[in-house]
Amino acid sequence: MKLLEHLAARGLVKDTTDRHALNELLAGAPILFYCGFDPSGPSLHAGSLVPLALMTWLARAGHQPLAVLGGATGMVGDPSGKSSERTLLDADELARNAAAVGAQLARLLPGAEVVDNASWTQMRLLEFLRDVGKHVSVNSMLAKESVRARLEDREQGISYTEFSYMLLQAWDFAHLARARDCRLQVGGSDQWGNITCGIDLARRMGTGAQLHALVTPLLMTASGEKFGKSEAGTSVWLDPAMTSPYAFYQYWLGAADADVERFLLLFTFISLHEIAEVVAAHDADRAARSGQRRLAREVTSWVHGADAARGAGVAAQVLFGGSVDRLTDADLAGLGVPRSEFPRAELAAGIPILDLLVRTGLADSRSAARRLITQGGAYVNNLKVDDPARSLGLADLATESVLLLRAGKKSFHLVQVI
RNA sequence: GGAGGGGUACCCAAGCGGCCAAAGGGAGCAGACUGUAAAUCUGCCGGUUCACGCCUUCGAAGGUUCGAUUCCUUCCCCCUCCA
Repeated sequence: MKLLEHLAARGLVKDTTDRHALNELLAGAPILFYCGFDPSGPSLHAGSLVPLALMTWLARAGHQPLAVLGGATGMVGDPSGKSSERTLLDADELARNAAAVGAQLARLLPGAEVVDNASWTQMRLLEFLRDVGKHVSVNSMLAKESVRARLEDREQGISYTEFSYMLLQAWDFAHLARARDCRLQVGGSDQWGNITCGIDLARRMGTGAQLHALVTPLLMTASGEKFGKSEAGTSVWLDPAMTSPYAFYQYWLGAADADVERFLLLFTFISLHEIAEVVAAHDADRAARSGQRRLAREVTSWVHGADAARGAGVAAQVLFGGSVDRLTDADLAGLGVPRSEFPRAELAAGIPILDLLVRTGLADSRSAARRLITQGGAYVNNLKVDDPARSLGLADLATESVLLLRAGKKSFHLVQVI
């Protein structure tokens, strides 16, 4: 099976430029290919795993991955897929984000080179207008979906700044093609216009070799919700400090049956053959959710390591097991569940449960904590708490030094006494 | 520069002198059901308080009034049309 066919079979290919030519390119000598990553947030999120998986497959086939951090383009903001003008981030925040995201990329893409496009985008305005702008017609820019959508939306409009974004990314590709002989850019399908703009620019600038685009589908869950995006709802981050490995594992474990096969194909590196088996087993007994379990284990292992995946899997058993009577500290170690430390003396003196819920982040305010208890959603060591005035003390420890706090069905927090 | 429309809680969107912490919808949270699913149903959904209440909030700052999200002034921002 050709590489491109395999990727398509896994659902990673939404569209490409000339497929025959790209097939030949990928079948030949190793090439350098790149994907841009937006440092608009402090961490990559679950959705970022799609291009990361794609890059990993290409790298396994011998090609050299290049991850480009948008330190420069992030200053401007990509209008693609955005319905409204974005708030500009200040340079400091951008630099912090870029550093954090860069570290994640280096870890998730072993062997990949990570660069920041700020390193080559310090052009002078006049040069930019002459050397880049001259080659791009506004007519073609206006025709791009990302721009057209904003022009048609009378409520929003688009600023000149965001309108210019496309040129910056196009310049990235053209620059990398010329300086590094980079031949392929991959990304989400919302990047199609930006990528093809880069291909056109490179050709007009006389870069030589034909460049290619390969974009992945925009991911939705079976219920039609956005996947892992930060626009609405909670995001699933790859940074363990932002989304605990346990919560990450739980996210995948909660996948809808209808999404299991698709997610296994997209987010794991299990062979097509084996996935078919896993899915067949899953369909035979959906209530067992063996498919989700495998999915959660594989993806958590990829992102947070095998140990964290194992811990999260154990956590699911331990925490949902009901009674915590016979647990020990050792059982609760390494589960990837959020944990806070409190001095032993403080717990000995008694901590009101309302305060504890707030301080562990399980509730946003004392009012919210009170509501949680009133509605019957608060648990200490898996036993329901019904008195908002209750204080917790050393007697409430479930193990030698840990107390298990829970909000709702699946938000756990370990209170560790030190 | 001119004319008109608009800025309300996480988002959309009512309200247009007191009954407004602010209708409705979405999102979110909790509960029931269940497979830690989907769909559905119920409750909650600024802070603080056991509660009465009190505090902060309707673009910003002033003002009128016993009392303003609602009226007036100035300012900032967004959209449309004209030049």
